[in-house]
Amino acid sequence: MRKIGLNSTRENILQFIHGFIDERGYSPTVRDILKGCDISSTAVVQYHLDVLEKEGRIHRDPEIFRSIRLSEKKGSVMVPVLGTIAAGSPIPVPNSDNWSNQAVDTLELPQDMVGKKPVFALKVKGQSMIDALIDDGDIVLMEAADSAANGEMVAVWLKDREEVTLKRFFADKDKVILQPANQTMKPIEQRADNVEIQGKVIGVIRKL
Amino acid sequence: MRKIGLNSTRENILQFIHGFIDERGYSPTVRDILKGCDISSTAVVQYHLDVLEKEGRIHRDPEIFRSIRLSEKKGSVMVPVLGTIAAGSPIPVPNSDNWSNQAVDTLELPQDMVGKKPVFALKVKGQSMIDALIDDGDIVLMEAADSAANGEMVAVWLKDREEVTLKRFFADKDKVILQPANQTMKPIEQRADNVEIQGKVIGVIRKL
DNA sequence: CCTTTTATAGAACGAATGTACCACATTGTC
DNA sequence: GACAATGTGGTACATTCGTTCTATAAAAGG
Repeated sequence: MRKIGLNSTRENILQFIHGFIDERGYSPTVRDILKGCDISSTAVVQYHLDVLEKEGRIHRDPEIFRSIRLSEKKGSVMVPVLGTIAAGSPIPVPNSDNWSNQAVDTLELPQDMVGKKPVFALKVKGQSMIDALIDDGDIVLMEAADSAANGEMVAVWLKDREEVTLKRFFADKDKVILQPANQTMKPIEQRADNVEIQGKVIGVIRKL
Repeated sequence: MRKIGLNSTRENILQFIHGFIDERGYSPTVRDILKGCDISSTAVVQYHLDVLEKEGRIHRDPEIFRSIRLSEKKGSVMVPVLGTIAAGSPIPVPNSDNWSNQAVDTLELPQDMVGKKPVFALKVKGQSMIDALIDDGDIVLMEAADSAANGEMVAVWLKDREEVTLKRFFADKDKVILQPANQTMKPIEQRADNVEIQGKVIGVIRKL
């Protein structure tokens, strides 16, 4: 396994801060983070903290020790964006608790958008999901699942095509009908053992 | 020069810490408390913090800045002990929110001992309540009230005697019967307009 | 009264810590 | 490739801040 892409350290720092506060009840110092994240310079920590604050994900008071506060408001949930989804690339289904570790980004959402169950998000790459009215750059909110009720929007892995798409799901005997959200497009019929449900889509977010 | 009774500063400090954390999201320093409570030496603050920690009302980590944590556990309620009650001294009935300000002590109680309504406590001075089976040093848990149902234990102010006692309350037409908890003692009959209910007793705590 | 406990002051030491500055590596873009 | 944007290292300064020491006053106990 690897750490694809970009800024794992920054997410790591955020994760560490969260854990530190959870454990100790107060914020870590720059040097606490340094040790906790295996960074070898306070400047690096300072740099990432600056970015995190500029992004509004933490708050600090200048020259006040241990003044870092996470901006996870009460009634809000932080949803980890685990990576990107595109046709041809299987979704890296998360395993329980180390989600936020590998998250490349984080979303803050009001509680009512997510249920009680753990939720993750994926950024859509390319127009491959366009038939489900999902454009490039959109973010799909997902809930891990390996089955679905009829009519639910799911991310399915088509074994023969080696492709992932978002479709509305209908079971029909030993077959499965995948209906694009776009009505002008025809549904796809698949054998049940050819489709593998990756998760239920519980929301789509488009930032403009 | 000033300050009436005993240790209002210590309670004041605790109150200040609570407010500070509430406002800023992190603990105050010794010098924050110094300024916030009009104390003129860090040693004084240090002294009171030591006591508070020894009493288990706060937690600190040595040599770590802003590491004060309040030990108000979830599911517990902090009940202010407003003062002492003794025959002859009227109860200082609290007005809403500035209770904890004038509190001389604080009790931590499990939630089920108190209802949803605000509750305060009084320390009993002397044996004047002995006929209600309440000894010197006991603590009575009270809920502010100006009326009571028959059979409830209340703190009543007898106007003519200028005296406060704890008795079981029974209304009888325009008269009121005050029955000591101790059955061997005779009930007192009073005219209704002579008694003034200060609060209902909802519990007694005896520390041995 | 005298002694002990509790509370308040003032000052200072030294460690903890936010911050700034500089150099360098990596990556992305045109 | 060249240049900018981004991420990493190293170091050092100036405060911030916990802690300790000593002295004095006020209250409590006997």
